[in-house]
Order: sequence, then C-alpha cells, then structure tokens
Amino acid sequence: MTSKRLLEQPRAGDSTREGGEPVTGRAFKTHAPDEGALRNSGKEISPNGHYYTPTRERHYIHKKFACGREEDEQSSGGVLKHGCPANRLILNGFRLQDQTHMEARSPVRGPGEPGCRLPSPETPRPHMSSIIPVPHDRRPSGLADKEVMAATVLTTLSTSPLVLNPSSSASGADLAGKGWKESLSASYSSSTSGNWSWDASDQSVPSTPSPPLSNDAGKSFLLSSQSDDNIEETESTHFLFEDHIPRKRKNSMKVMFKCLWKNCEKVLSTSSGIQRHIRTVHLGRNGDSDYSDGEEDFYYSEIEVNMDTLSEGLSNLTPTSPTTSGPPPVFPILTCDASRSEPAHMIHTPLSQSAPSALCHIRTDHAYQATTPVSIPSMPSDPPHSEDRISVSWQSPPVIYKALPGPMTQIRTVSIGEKRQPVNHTTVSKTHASTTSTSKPTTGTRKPRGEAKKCRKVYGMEKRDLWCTACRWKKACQRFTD
DNA sequence: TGTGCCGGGAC
DNA sequence: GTCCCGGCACA
Repeated sequence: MTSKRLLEQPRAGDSTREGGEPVTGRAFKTHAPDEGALRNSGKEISPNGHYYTPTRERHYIHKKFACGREEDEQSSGGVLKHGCPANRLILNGFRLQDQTHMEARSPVRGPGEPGCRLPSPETPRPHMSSIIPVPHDRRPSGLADKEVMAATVLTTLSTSPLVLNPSSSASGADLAGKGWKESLSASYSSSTSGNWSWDASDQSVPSTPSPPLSNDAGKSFLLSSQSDDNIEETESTHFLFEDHIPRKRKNSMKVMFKCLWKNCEKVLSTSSGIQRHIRTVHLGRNGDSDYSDGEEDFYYSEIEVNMDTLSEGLSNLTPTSPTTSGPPPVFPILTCDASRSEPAHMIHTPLSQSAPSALCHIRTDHAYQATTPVSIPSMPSDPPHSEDRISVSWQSPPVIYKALPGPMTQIRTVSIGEKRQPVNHTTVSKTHASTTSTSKPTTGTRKPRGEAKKCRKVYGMEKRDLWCTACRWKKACQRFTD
C-alpha cells in the first residue's frame, strides 16, 4: 500500500508543487469553464444562485408557464399582461368582436390585478354594445338563461355542415375550437362552480358506452337550467364518442360563455352561470344574491365552440396509464398566474412542478458529501411526459407526490441511469422498503452504470489531477454525471 | 479485465 | 471534516 501510494502521489505532487505548475494551471483552466457553465446554467434559474429558494422556484415556474418568456414579466413588473402568449392563444379562439371587446375593456379594469376588483363609478364604461348586441337588462338571470337558450337552439338548429366549412368562416370554427381546446382545459382543472364545468369525470367517460341519444338537441336546450349538467354531459358524450354521422356534424357548434377576467379561463354554458361566477369570484359580491347591474356583461363573452375539435383535444388529454389516477392532468400553459388567482387548485400538480425542475442542475464537486441523500427524493423532476414519469416511477412514487405540498426545497435532474440513484435508493429503501421494491431486480445496492464517461476515461490516469475530487477518491463521479 | 464507486478506515 | 483505498459489481 505504501509503495503504491508512492507510485501515485509523486505524480500528483509534482503537478501541484512545482514552480511552473503547468499541470495545475491547466487543471484550473479546465475546471473553470465547467464551473462557469454550471453557474450560467444556474443563472437561468436564479441570478443569486439560490436554486433551492422555494419562492424563486415557484416564481420561475410561474414565469415559464405563464408567458413563456421571462422578459414578459420582468420588463413589465407584472403589469403588462397582454403580451402573454397564452392570452393571445386564447384570444385567437374568439371571434373578432370578442377580442375587441376584451382589449377595449382590459386597460380600464385591469382584471386579475390584486386590489383592482371593483371599478370606480367614474370610470368610463366602454360602449361595446354597438359591437356585441348584448342586452344590458340581464338582471333576471333566469330570463337571460331563456334568452340564451332560445338563441342557442336557433343557432344549433340553423347550423349546418356548410357553416362549418372553413371556406365560409375563415377563422370561426377552427380557431375557436383550437383555442378552446386549451381554454377549456384550464376550466377543466380549476372550475369550482357554475352550471357547466369540464371536470375529470368527463375524461372518464370513454370507459362507458355512449347512451343512445333519443332527444333532440333542441329539446335539450329547452330544459331548465338546473339540468344543464346532464345536458352537457350527454352532449359531450355524444360529440365525443358517437360515430361520424351527419347529425353529429350538425350539432358540433355550441355557444358557450367564457369569463374574460384576466387569467380566468372559466367557461360556462349559461349566461347566468358565468354572471354568477363573475359576481362571486371576481367582483366579490354575494353569490346568493341575484342582483346584477349588468356589470358582468363586460366580463364574459359568448363563444362558439366547435365540439368536434374540442373532443379531439380532450381525447388527447385522456390519461393513458392507470398509475395516473391521482390529480387530473393540468396543462401548464394555462396556469398563467394561477398562483395568484387560484393557488389552491393549480400549484401542486405534478406537471406544473416537475417541468421547471429539469432546468435545475446542481453539480458541485463535493456535492456527494453533503447534498446527495436529500436532494433527489424531495422532488420528482421528470420531464412533462407521462410516459417518462411512469418509467421512472421507482424514484417518484406517489409518496413523493404527496410530500409535495410544501415549498420545494431542492431540485435536481434525475435520469434513469443516474449515479445518484444508489444513494437515493438506499435512503428510500430504509423508510419505504415496500414501495421501492421495483427499483432494481438484482440484489445489492449497486445500480447499473451510467453511460457517461468518467474522469478516468476522459483524462486518463496520467492526468489524474484533472479528475474531479470524487473520482480521485473513488467516489461517484461528480463531473460527468449521467 | 478495466472501470465505477460503495463502504469503511485513517487522519 | 477530508482524504484515501479495498473490494465488489458491472460492462
């Protein structure tokens, strides 16, 4: 042993003690770019280098998911909202007058901004009635319902496949459907009240056969508003799963009411429902009171939903694995400002939390000595693909998801063959031995080796001083992780 | 057989 | 705590 050390040590000692120190100099030059790169990658997340700060992490999630570009929020300080691609995307689903409706209104009201709930009486109300013939005397919501239902019936009955032809309505049906595939999915996860909501039960419908549609659509709409849920469900089922028959195409357009309040994607099927939603949620009025001064009219718009396109989008959203039986999937692009508007619903979903974590790489030479055991199991860092999440379920069991409610503490990218796994596995197996039984079929604690080259291969034994500390100490390589 | 690295020892 | 290495498992 001593002789062995004498053989190796002088080589390292020569490189570090001699005056010129050519090797050491090279060593630092070689290390510097790596560390710089690491810092730069960290800068993306946090200029302060506080990768683990929960607020920062959440803020980053918000930024990435809210507007896609950090500059959107940074430059605007959270005030400029109209550049949000999500909003633009949704706006594309509106008719032209709806966009005008909203844009003319938004700068005045500033909905979605805290502390800007009720407009002042002096605020000039935009006169949009010339663009959209919305009756202002909607106070009796029941009457409004009937009006809308009557209009809907007429629309439905008069809608023919020719109307759906893109040549006749350039941006109408397709764009509306495309936009609503996404806007509805937000309502799908965040809807709390109202007559119409797209909740997870709708996605479970494929397992049940479509009931025979005996009643006509017109009859359905003539029913009372209390039965809207059933109607909607029936209709959705009809549109989603019935074979391609002419009648389906005939009824594929549906008038819905979308809340235009900032960052609110609520979509309801009745005007009374959307008015109640706006009154209670956004205007802060008593939900039980039917009093309405018409204010709500400015906060929602009618839209025509192409149920065919919508059904396509929803069919793609159907969970494909029985393991995803927990929370319904949430689509990050629609969680714009979700932490502000509806924090209880949107934050703790696996997708919304997992995606940004892929950008957090914590790689330090000595990390294996301090941070290894706790960094991995605290957070599922899978990419936002369900298949990937499932494939690595050994390291992100439901237990981990349930431990998420608190702020994230540490995040680290973990790939399937990651070197960190042995440490994680041993740590978890002590506490959750039964849940991690699928991690490795072979006995023992060792894991399959990663694909990445290690310091030994990269630098060779001759340049052992260039190795990372872990490799030099025969520990898991920290420089070339898998 | 070379390599990665766990577990443990020396300091 | 750092530093190092025996020895095992894997490719």
